Amino acid sequence: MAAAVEAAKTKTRGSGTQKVYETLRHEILAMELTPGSPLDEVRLSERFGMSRTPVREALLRLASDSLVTTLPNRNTIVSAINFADMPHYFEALTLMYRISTRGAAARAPHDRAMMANIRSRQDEFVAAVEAQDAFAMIEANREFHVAIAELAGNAYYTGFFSRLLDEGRRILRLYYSTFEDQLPRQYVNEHEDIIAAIEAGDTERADRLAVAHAGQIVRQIQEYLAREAEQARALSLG
Amino acid sequence: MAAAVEAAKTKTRGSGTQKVYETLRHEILAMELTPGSPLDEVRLSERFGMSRTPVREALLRLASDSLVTTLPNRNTIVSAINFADMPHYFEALTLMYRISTRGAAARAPHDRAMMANIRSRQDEFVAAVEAQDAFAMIEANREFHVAIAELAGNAYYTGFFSRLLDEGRRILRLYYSTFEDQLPRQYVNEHEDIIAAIEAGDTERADRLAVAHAGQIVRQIQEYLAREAEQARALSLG
DNA sequence: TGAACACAAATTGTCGACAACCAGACGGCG
DNA sequence: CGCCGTCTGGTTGTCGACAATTTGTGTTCA
Repeated sequence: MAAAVEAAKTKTRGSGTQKVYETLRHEILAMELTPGSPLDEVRLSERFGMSRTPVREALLRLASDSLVTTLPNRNTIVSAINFADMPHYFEALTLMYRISTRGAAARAPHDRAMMANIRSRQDEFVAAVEAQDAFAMIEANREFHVAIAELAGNAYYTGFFSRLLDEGRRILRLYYSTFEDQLPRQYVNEHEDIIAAIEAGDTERADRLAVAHAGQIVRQIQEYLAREAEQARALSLG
Repeated sequence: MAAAVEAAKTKTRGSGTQKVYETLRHEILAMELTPGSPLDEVRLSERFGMSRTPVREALLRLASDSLVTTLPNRNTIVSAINFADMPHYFEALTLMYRISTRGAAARAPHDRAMMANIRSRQDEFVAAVEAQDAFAMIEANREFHVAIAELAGNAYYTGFFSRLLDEGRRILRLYYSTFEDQLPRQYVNEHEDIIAAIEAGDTERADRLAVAHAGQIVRQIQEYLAREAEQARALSLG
């Protein structure tokens, strides 16, 4: 306890909220805090060695990201994963894959600097795959696609896309945890193809690859969900 | 001052933040608070007759809507209107017009109840036009298109679209204020055509009308901005 | 005259405390 | 036995005060 307080002492002024926000966000996205878990303000303030105020502000930010749900005058809980809206999610995700990849291909010839950024994100993804680190894979995958969106250059699309990718991280986390060993090298290859198409400025090919890539992911996750549902039903029938 | 306190007394518990949030949001969107205006926490708390805490939480929510910008350890100001990104904004807006209108046309035959909602929003828009109330027009226009997006049924699209429409409200406010008398009856007619296409379930026609409607608005605003820029330059050369 | 330093005013970030409110337990009544 | 009201424990919403930080001003020195 005293150590935590002293460690916090070194932190600069405005970073109390930031620290709590990032930590909780990480724990929620990594599914260390399962959906429905109660988040008690006083317990969190004790854990982080600070007052309730910065904790409260962090929870507000998480609520605006819809990562937690605030029950008025009661506690706040980790938001549930919305399985019912999954088809709509996939639809929106696919659209943003296409928009960002097309846009990036159109602008690649004019901005080589950002291509390097995309490539390094892909390198991180490859490293995560080789290290068999599911969380790092998801993180790098997100950064890879956000980098493509940033090259496309439309901040409104980038913001929406980022939000979508974050919302999907928990599902991906569930899904990735099912094949820790059987590595998704196919995603690596598809990423490489997308990079090549963007670099060549071939918008049509980039678009087709984005559709294929999105379809691939959507299919995998849907099959995973179907398996889960089947398993749950088998269990309930005992 | 005392009257304000007594009026606040009647309010229920959790509504302090809500009240500040809604009031400031309205004033910012109506351009009563011009971009760059400083928002002082203590002055706001005096004005609303409450402590700094609920004011602070309201400002946090406004910041996550990117309606205000928080300068760390300094004050927070009303966010500037991003004229540089305007083309990207129009691009995203046009896309969402199309997506939502198409989606609504596809689902209209299966959900007649929501058609009534769209129609009543249009009625409100007509009423606002006849009353020559610019703010009400913008509000009703937003609700009209959000209702269409809700009929389309994809919550992810609806959320993004709502946000876009809100971000554009201040520009529309500037633009609408230039023709308080010369009423945009054309928008009313275009809305009617869109309703008809949706009701008929004709996705292709709905899409074409959405493109035309978006193009119309974008063109009007761009011409307005060009006029403004020209005027500003003439003045500076004065 | 100009720059650098120190000081002062104002604003935010954080804290601990109190009151309102909800959930659940307990007991009384029909 | 079941339903309703009360009470209690615990959590949040709000408050006023303090401390840290920044901006701007004024002063001093080269």
